[in-house]
Amino acid sequence: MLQMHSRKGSTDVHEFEGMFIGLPAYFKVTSVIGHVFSVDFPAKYQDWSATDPIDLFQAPIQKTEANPKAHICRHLSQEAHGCSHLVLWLDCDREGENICFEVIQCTGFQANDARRKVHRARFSSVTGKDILKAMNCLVEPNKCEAFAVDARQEIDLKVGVAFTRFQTGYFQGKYGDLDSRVISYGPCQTPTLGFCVQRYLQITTFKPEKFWALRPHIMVDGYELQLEWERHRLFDLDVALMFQKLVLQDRILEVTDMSEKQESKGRPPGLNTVNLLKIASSALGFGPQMAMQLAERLYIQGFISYPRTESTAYPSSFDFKGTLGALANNPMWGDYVQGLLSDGYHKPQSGKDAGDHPPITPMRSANEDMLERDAWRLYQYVCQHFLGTVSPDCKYIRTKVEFSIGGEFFHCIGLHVTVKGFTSIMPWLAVSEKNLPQFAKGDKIEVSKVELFEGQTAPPDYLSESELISLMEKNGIGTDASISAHINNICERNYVQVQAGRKLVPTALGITLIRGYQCIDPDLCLPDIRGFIEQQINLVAKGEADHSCVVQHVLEQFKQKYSYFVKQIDNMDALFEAQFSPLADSGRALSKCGKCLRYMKYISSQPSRLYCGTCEEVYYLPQKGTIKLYKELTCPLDNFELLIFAMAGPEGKSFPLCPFCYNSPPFEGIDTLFGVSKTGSSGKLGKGTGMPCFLCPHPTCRHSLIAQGVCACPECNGTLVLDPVSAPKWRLYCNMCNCLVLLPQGAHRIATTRERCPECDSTIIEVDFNKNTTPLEDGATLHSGCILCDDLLHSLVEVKHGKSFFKRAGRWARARGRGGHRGRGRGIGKMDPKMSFRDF
DNA sequence: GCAAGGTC
Repeated sequence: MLQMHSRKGSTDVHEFEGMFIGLPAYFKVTSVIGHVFSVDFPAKYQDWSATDPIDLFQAPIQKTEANPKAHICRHLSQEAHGCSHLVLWLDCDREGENICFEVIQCTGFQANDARRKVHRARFSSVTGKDILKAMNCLVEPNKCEAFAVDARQEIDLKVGVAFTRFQTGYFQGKYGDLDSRVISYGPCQTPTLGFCVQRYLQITTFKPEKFWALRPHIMVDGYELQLEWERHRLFDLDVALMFQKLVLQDRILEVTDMSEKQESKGRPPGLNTVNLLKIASSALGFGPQMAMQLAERLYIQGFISYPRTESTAYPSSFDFKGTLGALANNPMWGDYVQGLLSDGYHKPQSGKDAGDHPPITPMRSANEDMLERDAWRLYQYVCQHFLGTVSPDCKYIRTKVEFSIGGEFFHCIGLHVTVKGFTSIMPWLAVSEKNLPQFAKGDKIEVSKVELFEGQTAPPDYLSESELISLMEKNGIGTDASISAHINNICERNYVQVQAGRKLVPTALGITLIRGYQCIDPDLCLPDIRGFIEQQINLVAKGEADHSCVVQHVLEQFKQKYSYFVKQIDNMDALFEAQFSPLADSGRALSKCGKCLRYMKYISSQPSRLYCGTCEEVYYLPQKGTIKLYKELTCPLDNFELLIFAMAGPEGKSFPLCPFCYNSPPFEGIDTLFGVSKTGSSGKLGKGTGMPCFLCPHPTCRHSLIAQGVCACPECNGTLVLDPVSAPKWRLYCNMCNCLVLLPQGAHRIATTRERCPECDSTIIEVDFNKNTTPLEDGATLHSGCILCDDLLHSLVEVKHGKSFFKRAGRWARARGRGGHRGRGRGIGKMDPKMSFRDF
């Protein structure tokens, strides 16, 4: 029904009977989980090193299921089977409209099919009244709005990924202490960072100035009162001194005017997500990510309404009485609520109606013991805010008394609250009472002291998270649902750090990036960049421009910006050079390079990698773990010294790897054919599953694994590894003596066992044949045999017929029969280019 | 490994 998730975390189906367009009907109701599809590049463009980022601007894109494990598409297709009408109840915003068409696609409904009709329900809150109203005014889904989202997705993807890949490659390949795995760029995250850096630059370039202010003091009714100067402050000491002198010479103040004004402070409008996040950050100390998590949980538990909304206006159908009634017995606010119910609550201030969801309100009463501490604090705020919105405004009287002395004018202000209104439930917003003594026009009072206050202008503080959220909202950066994600993003990429008081302090990396954009193309980090994209796709949404024309037009502009950026990167690099250390000066010597045989340096800062200063090559390593030299062994494929990687955590698994193979896997496209794992049942080398024994040929796994002595060469006891030369003809190869061992072709899985061959004491391996790939007789599935003793294939085939090696009563026995045992090392030969191998 | 947008 909605793009919201049901409580159980599954897309349940509810079924019932009722009336639809005047006829009895059988209804089925189900849901999706946000977008069904997400957009990405085809596999061909996924390899960073093989794709020039500029090609991404013209690359095709494809939609794949956003959450393949949830099988939403299949679910929708199955449930839609046999249905004659499809009613779409997704959020009434642009993204919701786009999801409508994703659902249409999955269900197989056609837009213009008279027999299977598609309807769109427009509603902004889930109340019986609104739902019935929407059901009676069904419309068609808006293709233009959905196309606008398609356009945004394509532009965001291409621009973001192209810049990110280029920057990452360029700077990570040069500096050793950037401390971020990815140097990302995005039309939302980069302007967000831009705001933080802009404030930082204001602070660092700030020049403090001295100023002076006259502050006369008077004694009235035994109290000392300090008066404010009409000139506020002056930046010239001599002039300030002159005024001080004039005032001191006069010594007598005269009350020139008194005024009283009734003023009021309005109750707040309804609470939307952005305001909730701001309060959570500034008053409760929760970051946006955490605030959203807490709010989501409160929503799932039924304590508050849907927490992702832009609207601050309540729908006209909102049931205030019911909501107040739900809180009437609350131990914290029960009395206040009952007061509102009996004295009459106020209609809330009119706010912004974005047409999405009602403001965030309490749905159910809770007390402190029912919730965790942080959840309670957030819930408490939601309740207080809601009660504030239906409370009277705060009213107060503001008194201003004006004085003159020596030709200069001064004043003081008094405040007296007459109606506390909503501030009694939101006390932190209260107007503070300030009493003044009685004055009368024409009163003459002697000054007790005329202070010349010396102050200094101060820079603003770092941008607070709450200020940043305001700036993002004002500039249309992100949505209610994504603002927290963008802030989190720039923290995770190590561009900013959250410091005390939730202030965002940019790091050297964040500052250098923004300064770099500023000197090449300031547009890249200005908030207008998002505005530009929004403005362009608005044309699509309104049906004023063609979707693909707009996409092409915008991408063409960004492509030009990209080319210019690449051309000018030296200017940005000059800033990096001044701030960061080149790879050659980073890290400590760890292992030897297989090309130049000199030590490479291990750079531990993110992303951890090895750098060979002689070859000027970078070899990335697996992240988030520790890396050590592995027994001083070298990889037989490329002579690089092997390393052992241990994943983080006390029980972190470890595996050996070759830094060269890890970066350029020696095999390609054979993952479905051949994977090695001691315990894994899938036959593929799962990350962290089982104990791998041979080089992993999986091109995406990239774990170059080497035999751990379990397959020893019978000639010299060296380690056997998969031979790369002969791929796809699988052979084992000994790096010590160049022995070759033939392996059966078409194996689906090869794994070592704990068994030893009774003939030669070598490790027995198990070979798993997939029926579809095996060249052997039909029905051959799993066989075991010694790879060293005899012709392996014979063993394998004949195991099936019980003729060769076979397992009997748990031990291996030598087979009798055709061929028999042909001596140790048959099937092993010296590495010889002319050597012909048996064709399995 | 990359964007931003849904949502858990």
